[in-house]
Amino acid sequence: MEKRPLMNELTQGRDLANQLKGHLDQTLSAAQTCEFLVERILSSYEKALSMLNNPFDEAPAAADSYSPNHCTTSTKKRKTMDKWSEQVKVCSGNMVEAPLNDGYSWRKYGQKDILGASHPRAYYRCTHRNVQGCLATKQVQRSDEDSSVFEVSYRGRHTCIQATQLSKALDKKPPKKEEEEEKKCMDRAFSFNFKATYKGGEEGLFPCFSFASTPIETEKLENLFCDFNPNLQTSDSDLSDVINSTPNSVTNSPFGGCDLNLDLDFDHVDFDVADSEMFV
DNA sequence: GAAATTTGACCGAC
DNA sequence: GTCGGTCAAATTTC
Repeated sequence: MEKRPLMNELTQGRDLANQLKGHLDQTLSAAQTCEFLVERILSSYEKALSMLNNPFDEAPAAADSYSPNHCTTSTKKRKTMDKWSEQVKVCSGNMVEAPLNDGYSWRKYGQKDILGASHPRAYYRCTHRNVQGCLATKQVQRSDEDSSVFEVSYRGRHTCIQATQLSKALDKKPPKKEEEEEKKCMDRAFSFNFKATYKGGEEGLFPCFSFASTPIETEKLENLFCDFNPNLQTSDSDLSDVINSTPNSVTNSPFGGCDLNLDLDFDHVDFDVADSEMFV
């Protein structure tokens, strides 16, 4: 795997996150700038993750990390199982139960005890499946070795439109009073910390995200997420799940908290896989 | 009452 | 026949 492109993406993500942090510290009016930066950050990390997951392949375009050939056929008459288009490991860190949101709205549709696994596997599909026909699904399973680690497998590509919702949110200017409320909210939300580390897995490299959080007013924070980042559109319960850490909650991505006091720590990047040339 | 979750049953792949 | 993935009715939550 080529080291340089990966380093570039990770470095760019860090720099953009720092810029975003600066904007957040200044004023809420920089929402559009923040949105742009978040988009860039997401793009960088998606590229980086693609490189990690497909060390021998060319990195796909950021917004196209899924191959169309990998799209799920979720008709009742199941066809041959496609390969997972993406797989990540998410550490819940101090949060005992659930990992964080990945920016999409998921709805749980099943849970199964898996042979040889000490924890059941939860099945999620896109909330917009019925409305927009989005066939994306994901599976969440707690790791056997480390129960604080959730293994999240994505399948299929999101065809639903979630970004437009963010754009709409950006268009509306909140009344002054609400603005102040949101500001207070954000101040509290700043207690979030985000830490990213990498560790080698049995079959490759998986990103591992750790989170630490302090209790906040979840409802307000949910609104805040929706208003400031369309890509972070979540189901009604997502953020509450993150904070309350309910067992079967939808997982949340590092980027879900990324607009809140992002604190990337790449000192922990540690590649030690035979095929990898990277040691940071 | 609507939306989300739970859970047993069903179906296809192996 | 077993296992994993999905469906859908029942239940819970908001």
